[in-house]
This record gives sequence, C-alpha cells and structure tokens, in this order.
Amino acid sequence: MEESRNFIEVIIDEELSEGGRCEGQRLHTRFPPEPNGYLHIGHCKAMVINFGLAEQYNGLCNLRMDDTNPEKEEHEYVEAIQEDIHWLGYDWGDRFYFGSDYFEQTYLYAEELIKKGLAYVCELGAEELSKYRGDTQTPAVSPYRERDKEESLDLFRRMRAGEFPEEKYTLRAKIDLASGNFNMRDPVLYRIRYVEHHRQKNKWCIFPMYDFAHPIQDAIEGITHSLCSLEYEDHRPLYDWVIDNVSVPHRPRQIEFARLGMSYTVMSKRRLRRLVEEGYVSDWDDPRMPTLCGLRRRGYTPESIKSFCKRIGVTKVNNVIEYSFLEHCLREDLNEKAERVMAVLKPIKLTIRNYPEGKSELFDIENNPVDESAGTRKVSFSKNLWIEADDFMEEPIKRYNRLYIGNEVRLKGAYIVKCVDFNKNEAGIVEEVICDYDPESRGGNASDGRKIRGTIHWVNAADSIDAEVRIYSNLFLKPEPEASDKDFVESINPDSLEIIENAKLERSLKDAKPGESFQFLRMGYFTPDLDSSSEKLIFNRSVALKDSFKPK
RNA sequence: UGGGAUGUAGUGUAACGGUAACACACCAGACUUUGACUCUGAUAUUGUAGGUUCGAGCCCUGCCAUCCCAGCCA
Repeated sequence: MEESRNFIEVIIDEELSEGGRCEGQRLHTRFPPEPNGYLHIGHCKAMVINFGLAEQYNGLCNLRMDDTNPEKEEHEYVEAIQEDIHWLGYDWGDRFYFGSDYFEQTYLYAEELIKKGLAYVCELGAEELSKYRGDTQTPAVSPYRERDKEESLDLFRRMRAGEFPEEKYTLRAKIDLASGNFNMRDPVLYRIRYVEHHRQKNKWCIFPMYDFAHPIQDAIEGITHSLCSLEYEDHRPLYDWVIDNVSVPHRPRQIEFARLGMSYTVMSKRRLRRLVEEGYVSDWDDPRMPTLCGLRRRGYTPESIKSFCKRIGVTKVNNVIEYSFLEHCLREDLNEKAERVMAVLKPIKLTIRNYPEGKSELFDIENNPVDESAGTRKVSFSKNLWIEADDFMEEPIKRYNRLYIGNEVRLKGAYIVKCVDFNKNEAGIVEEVICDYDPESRGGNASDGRKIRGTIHWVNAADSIDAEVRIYSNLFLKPEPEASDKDFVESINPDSLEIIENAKLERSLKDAKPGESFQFLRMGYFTPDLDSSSEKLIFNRSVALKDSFKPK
C-alpha cells in the first residue's frame, strides 16, 4: 500500500524530479526558532516536518536561531533549545547557525537594494508611519520615497555608524504603496536600536526585520524549501521580492502549513511566559506545561511525541487536535516499553483472615505483560496488605467485579481471595476489608479452573514505601469561548496538580530513576521523579485514562 | 465592505472524475492475571445553491462561515 503524501511532499516530489525547480538538488530545510522561550509541542510539529522531511528525502535540515531582534532574545534559551531538539531525537550535524551571524552580509544586500533604487531611507517616526500607511481603501503615502540613491546610501551608512537616534530613520523597500497586502506597502527593512544583542553585543545598532533577514538567511544556507506557518502567507510576496531583487546565491521557496492547535492548552510563548513569570507554574519545565521539557518531566517519551506529530498530518487547515490523541500516542508507546509496578494511591487495609500470622512469601511478577523479555521481579506478600479504596464496595453496582462480601477476586500475581467482612472507622468510612484466601491458587490460578472476573493490585503492608505522590496532568484550560490574553489564566484548572500524601508503593520503586515510566495499574501511567529536597518520591502521571480530567 | 487563506463524522487526516477510508474520542459487545491492552460493531445528505458530466468531495459559478494581515515583533 502506497502511503498518501501530504501537500508539501507532493510539491517537493515535483520540484526534485526531472525538470523541477530543484532538479538534482538535495532537499534542504531549516528549523528556525527564535531564542526567546522554550520549545513546546507546537514546535515539535515544525521539527517533525523540517527534520523529518530531511530524513525522509535523505536531505539536510539546519538549526538556526532566528535572532534579529535584540530586544527579545536571550542566550539562556539557546542551549535549552538545542537540548530539547536532541532529546526529541533530531540532529543538525555541524549546521548550527545564528541569523545574526549574517548581519554583515544582510547589510550588504540592503546597500545593493539602495543602489538599485529599490530601497530608501525614510524619516517617518513609528506613529507617523502608521498614519501614512493608509487603509484598505486608501493607498499609503511615503514622502521620502523619491530620496536620491546616493543620499539614502549615505544616510544608511551613517545609521549603521550610530549617528542617529532610534526611530529617526528606517530603511524601507520601494514596492507598492497601493497594495492590498500591507506587507508590500514599502515595508521597513532596517530599524535603529541601541540595545545590546545577545550575541553581537554592541557591534550593531541597526537590525534587519524578519521579512528582510529570513529570505536572505535561507538563501545563504542553500535552503530549498522554507517551511513556515500559515500567518506568513501574506509575507510570501515580500519573501519572493527580496529573493528576486537581491543577488543571493540560492532561490528558496516558502511553503506555509497550519500550526498545531491543541484543546485545553495554550501554545503562545507570550502566555506560557506569563504562567512562569506570574507563578502559576514553577518554571518552563513544570510538568503541567506543554513545553518539551515539561512533557518530558511528565513522562512523555520522545517517540510518542514524534508519532503524534506525524499522525496529525500536515495541511493548511486551522486545526485543534484533541488532547486525548496525544495521550493515546503516549499510552501506545508506553504500553510496549513501560515496566509495571504496583502502587496504591488511596489505601485501605486488606487482611487475609486465614493466612498465617508472621508468614511471608515472594512472588515473581511480570514486569511487562506485553513484553516477556522485560522479565519478572520479586514482590513480597503477607497477611496484611494495602489495596485501593475503590476496589471494594459495600453495595456493589452492576457489573462490579471487584471486592464485595461474598465475591472472589484475584490479587495480581498472588492468590485468589474471597471477601468475608469489612470494618469502618468512626466516620463510617471503610478502612479494612477482611478476606479468606484460597491456598490452592498460588500465582493466581484456581486449582479447579473456575473463572475469576476481577483482578486487583496490592502492596504488602510490611514492606511498602510511604510516599507523597504528585499527579500532574496537562494544565487544562477551559476550551471555548477562547479566553482573551488578559484573563486566560482564570480558566486554569487547579486540579491539574493533585497531591496524594499517603500513597503506598511497592518496594521496587525505591530505586526508581527520574524519567523512568511505569504503568499505574488500571489508572494510568506515571513517571517517578526524585525530589531531593523532600527526599520523597514524586510521581508525575504522564497520562490519565478513564479518570482524566476534562472540563465541561 | 481591501488583501491572503481554509471548509470531508465530535476531532484530525485520506480518497487517478467511479462503492467516502483511517486514527482518536464516544456508545454497545467480546476477550483478558486489573475495567488496561486486544478484538468486533454503530456513527457523514463532503459549508451551501446551482451548473458541466453516464457519473462530482474532486471541475465551473454564486453565496455562506471561519482564520490571518494595517509592529520600526517573529
């Protein structure tokens, strides 16, 4: 079966084949994050497209820090971004670049435009400029448009030399003041900024705009296909104009695709930054965040995220993917790889009436039911166990096949027990369930072959770890109506972090390593993470199954 | 009301002009050493109105809806 191709693959196939625009060339893409925040799940889609396509076509994908605006970018993010990309499983080889490394060349191309009479130095201030821009009906006005080439060149050089204050001058492209596309109404190419650049320091006081810098950067690097999100569609004519009018060595083509939208969460860096800065979360890597580092701490595997990004497809349709699909992709990956252990979150006692006092035995329990090679582990068992509170019901509901008086249940990997009694505390809450065990059912199989409908997990009371467990889910936000930037924080669900104080864990969890994933039987998956300050085990539930929170 | 783009189940993605398919979600059932996993089944007048055609999700025309754009941000 031939797999269907997305629209970008169709274009690439066409252009790479005989007679195509890129005949004989190797596919070359780039991933160009702006170093002003951490990478999130939305960037993963872009990475899977850019790096993934390069892999698929035996091409190349560069990593480029898009750092043309000195006011917003910080070096802090550069390393984190690289780390996250590597964690996801992609590599840029030796092709790691900074847009700012091309400032000199970009500057020269600007001079070229001026010399060709295609750019001029404008004297309109920011406010004036917007006044002169016109509206949908009225063309823009640009009083400095006919400035002499030589004069513009002189002024531009003096701009670079630092002779003028910010906002005094800009360099503008001479394109079309009447265009319905406002990006073409003589867009600003360079602005003056006396701000230290994270990398160039104080070498420059003029900085190119994205619209001028990006096509040039792509062309210098020999990018064949510059893939970006839909909001740049209106900028493509300008992208092409730059490529057409400046003597760059290559002719990249910009193709736009819809960015990833996800239900119940925010993706804009502005908003994510606010969550961090205003203390709604501990940091960018808070497990509730949709950032790569946050997802990582919540137990997501890189494979699951890549699989998700591949399966959501690439189109130009604005989309909102249901969060449960991401969870599905994780579950699918973890189901094969994660070793299971037992842990009881809301414990009640289970006492086995006819099991000898003081006796203890070890059971070999499989680490992964879908992967025999994961082996088994020894789990101790005795008369007194902890079980999950909701594995017992005083008045069973229909189809309930766990513990209630008279019913038989299998203790996972151990024995079959029959519920004979229970005790409540003063508050009337069940705190102990009494059972008799079937000594002939060691390992969980009935000697007479009778069917046991229910199986529950348990922890040996004499050999358990008391732990505080933190269950994180995605920081769910109420879906529609779309909250405004200002008050979106009000829609945060406080239940996205649940702290459980008296969980009882299987002994084997003592040596759990951060980042390891475990299936929390019947309820979901979690990843233990060692919090060294409290010396308590902290669990991040990576996904929830049936009990997943969903706002109404 | 200027420019650019997009409309296929609840969600996302498919479908040389020829029986609208797949995944997630949901519901129903089977299986199961956890109710998980696995399996089976159910779910659509392809935004809308016309036109071309033996035949239209696909081609043509009008309409409607939604998204993006008037930063010296990216």
